[in-house]
Amino acid sequence: MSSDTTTAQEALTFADLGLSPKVLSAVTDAGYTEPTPIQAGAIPHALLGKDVLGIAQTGTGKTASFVLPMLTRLEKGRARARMPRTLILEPTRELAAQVEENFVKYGKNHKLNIALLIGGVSFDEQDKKLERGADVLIATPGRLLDHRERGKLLLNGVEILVIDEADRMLDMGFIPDIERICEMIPFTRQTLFFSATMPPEITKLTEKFLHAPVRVEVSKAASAATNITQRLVKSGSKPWDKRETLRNLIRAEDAELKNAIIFCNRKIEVSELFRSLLKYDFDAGALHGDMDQRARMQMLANFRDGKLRYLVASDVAARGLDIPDVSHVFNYDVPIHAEDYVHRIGRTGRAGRSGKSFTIATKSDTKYIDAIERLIGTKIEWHDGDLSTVVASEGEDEAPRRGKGAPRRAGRKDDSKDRGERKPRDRHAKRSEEVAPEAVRDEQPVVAEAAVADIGERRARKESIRSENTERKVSSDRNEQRAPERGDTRPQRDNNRPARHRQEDNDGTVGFGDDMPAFMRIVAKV
DNA sequence: AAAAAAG
Repeated sequence: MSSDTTTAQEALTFADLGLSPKVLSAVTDAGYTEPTPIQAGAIPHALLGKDVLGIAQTGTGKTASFVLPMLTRLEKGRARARMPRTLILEPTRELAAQVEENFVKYGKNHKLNIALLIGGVSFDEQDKKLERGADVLIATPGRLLDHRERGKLLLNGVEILVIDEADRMLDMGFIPDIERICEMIPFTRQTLFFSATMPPEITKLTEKFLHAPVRVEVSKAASAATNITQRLVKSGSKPWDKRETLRNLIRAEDAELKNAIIFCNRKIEVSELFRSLLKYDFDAGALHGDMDQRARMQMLANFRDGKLRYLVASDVAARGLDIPDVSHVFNYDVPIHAEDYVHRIGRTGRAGRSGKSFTIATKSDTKYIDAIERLIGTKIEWHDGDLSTVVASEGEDEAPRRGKGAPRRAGRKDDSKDRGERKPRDRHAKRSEEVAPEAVRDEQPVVAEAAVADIGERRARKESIRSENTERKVSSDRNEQRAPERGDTRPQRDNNRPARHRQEDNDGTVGFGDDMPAFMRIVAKV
């Protein structure tokens, strides 16, 4: 008992917080006895009806810190049609769905009507639930406003308002929507406000919409046990180089790797990398915001349940999603904004476990790496030599490095306008090693049957895939135009929706300012 | 150089 920093406070149990018996029994059934710091700090105040400003990372038990007191307070009274009693705003659909799951789990002894209003699914069922009278309304801002404009929703009966992940809402340009929504709700309400960081815009928002809030800040305590080993991994800059680097990395980590999220910067890369990994027999799923909503949910569920070992994702998965026990995070791309790096690697090393993160870096990434290292205040160690030792491919043109004798294309200017055709470069890549996405899907079952034992066998199979692929080329090109299917990971929406108002950063604050999450201070010792 | 959220 030397460096043990445990204090008497931590002996606190849920029973000490003032929660109702119904809620307590559900918490006990879920296997919890001791509240996390944010729960211990926020729940008593929330139960007294006070406004709460919670500053906490995800993975700190933040969701239960508002769900549990809300359930207790909801035991008195009942909802009227189209007039929800409580409203929880979430930045993404997945987060909203996750909060709903928490209400179901901890509200199992209650008879509450819960309505989830998110985009990507039909209005009908949501309308019915509103009509029936919702005790708990969980929503993303767009769909909520949509319902309101259609006259299906009155917000003047809301007693408790929760704004979750406020800093992320800011990043996503939701703040004007949030302000609009706040103004629709009577000021007699109780407001519970959560944010991982407190940039100036968020502080302004709290000053405007919170009344004498109790401030609960827990980043330090909650992340004290966090331990993430971070490494940079050099790679050539071509897609096939990076994919190969990633595969080698994954194989090398195999023994320690329980499951991993692989982050890409772009949706199209998520889709392409996902198919490539499937082709190489990795047990992968994909997640990005333009996928069909059912596919999104399905992928996430499968990954959570351990049916998928790898999840290739855009930054939709970088924050907030509760995916316990991720052993590894791979950054297939260096994130352009340093804050995103912090959120991505924060998907591992949660709840006191150790985690590993690898960031694949190419020569053109150095300035982003510099920015990340500046933000986290540490140099990140190179996994296997830095970029000066990378096999040169920068000066080379697009000819595939291993595709022996692949003839150079005559007209290689890429004239294919984004959507219809794949780029010529991809066809080259396909010939050497990669495969057109459609063909990958087609042949996936064939590949899956074979046992994957050794590299030699892989090589052999790769050969057969390659030839199979050329045969299939004609038909897969024809398939290019086909309507998207369920489970299709290709981006499906056009990004030509009117751009929403974006909050501009104008005060010169970089990154987290003074509010750098504590877990960033615990980095791999170099 | 991106992603996310309304249809």
